[in-house]
Amino acid sequence: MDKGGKGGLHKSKMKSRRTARKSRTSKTRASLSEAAGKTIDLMGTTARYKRTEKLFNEGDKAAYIYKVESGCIKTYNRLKGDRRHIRAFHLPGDYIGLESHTVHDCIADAIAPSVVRLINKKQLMARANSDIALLKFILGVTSSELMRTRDHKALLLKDAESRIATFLLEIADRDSRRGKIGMPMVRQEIADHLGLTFETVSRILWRLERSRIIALPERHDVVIKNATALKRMSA
Amino acid sequence: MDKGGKGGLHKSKMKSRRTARKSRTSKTRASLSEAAGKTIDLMGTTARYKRTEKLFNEGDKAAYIYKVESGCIKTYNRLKGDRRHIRAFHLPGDYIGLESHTVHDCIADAIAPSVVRLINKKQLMARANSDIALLKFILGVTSSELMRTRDHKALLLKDAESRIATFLLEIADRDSRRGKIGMPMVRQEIADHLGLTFETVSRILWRLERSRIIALPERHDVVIKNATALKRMSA
DNA sequence: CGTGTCATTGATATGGCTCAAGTTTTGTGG
DNA sequence: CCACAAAACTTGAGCCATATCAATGACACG
Repeated sequence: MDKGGKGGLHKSKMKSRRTARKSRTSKTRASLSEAAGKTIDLMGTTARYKRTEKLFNEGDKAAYIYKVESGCIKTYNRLKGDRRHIRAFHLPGDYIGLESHTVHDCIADAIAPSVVRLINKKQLMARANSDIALLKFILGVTSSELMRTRDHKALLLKDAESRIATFLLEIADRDSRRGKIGMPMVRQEIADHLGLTFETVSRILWRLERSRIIALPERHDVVIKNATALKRMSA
Repeated sequence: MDKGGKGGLHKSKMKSRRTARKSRTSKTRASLSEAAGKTIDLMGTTARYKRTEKLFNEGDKAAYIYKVESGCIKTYNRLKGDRRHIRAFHLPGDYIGLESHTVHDCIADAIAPSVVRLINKKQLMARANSDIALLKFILGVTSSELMRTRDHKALLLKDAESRIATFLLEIADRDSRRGKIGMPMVRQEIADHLGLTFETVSRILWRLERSRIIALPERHDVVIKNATALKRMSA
């Protein structure tokens, strides 16, 4: 796993090219101040990351906050025995590292080719010191993140089937496309996110497919054929 | 379980008596703006709650934020099959409900006789609209809460022994008393907090006692006799 | 001093993990 | 574009940690 990206912190990979067109604001974010969001968007520069490339490592000084513009980023921690805990898969519109720390407390890798906006944290926080709207925006994002984390914690108390049903409904909800749902992460990553093994993930996905609740036309695509059943299982 | 407190929302139990003397500021909170904290403390009124009494129910309009001044409050959700998930045990100095919701997304009960400060949320938020220091304080508390929630999520990926070791170290860290650590919650509540059954909690506590790592002189007191061993197990 | 709650302890069941092949897909260099 | 290696995935069998079921013991309180 993780071949290549040894300790390679971002070199001089900044480009000022404006690549904001694909930015999709999620439902949760939509309720937050749009103006303050724009303030943030205008501040940074964008960078491209290849699959498996690191945005930052655990312990790195947290100099930037990151906004995903396209692709998918995972944030995770290493655990005992080459196990990992994936906190979240970040899709376009998501912010990473907005909660105040001086040092990153997790690792962030691109799991698909991604464009990310980097905003200087010191600069942003200085601005927030006199910009109430911006500060409220940051509070809003942090608050949403707290809720998401609570939901994910609750998920870890359910059985394997419920976890996967919940996960599928969540990615379906976040993916704009109708019909096929993009699932850019591999089985091992789903497992690390849900606190399961990849064998269990594989077995349960197969079980769901056999019972016609989902279809798996491609490794990275799911079709939800019976959302009602999935919702029932996820409870 | 939960005999008595049917749906009894707080009646007219406000008293303006100042009961702040026992308030203890935890380490995490200490780094946050003291002035803004005082602003909050001056705003509310205090109320007393008996053991098992409800502060609020899931679905209640979130009219107040709560600051624990003495005692211990649990916040939790009901799950399928009369199971519950206890989010946190709140000790003196902790804030409850500061993250913005219009409706409470959990239940809060006193697990020991407690004094709690109630601050009108609308009033507080109105004030925060023009008080940057207060807003930053709220962001700080929310941010700490996010970190705590992340830590607790990570805990749920460990095995039963690690969870209990981590839990014991955490309550030891939060309890000021030297030696004996107060553990006001019953076994079932520890289990509901750690995602275990009370039988497993009981068995593991006994195992730790047998191996001289802890002592359990009373049902609600623990003595940590070998913190090093506990720390090793908690990893 | 009896009744209910909480805790301890034992016996058994089981969901998901581990280990082990074998298969399919993806990526890479020629 | 093909061949080959590596990575990802599927499937099976057995096992283990923790849940579940069950019985008993110890307080605490009216």
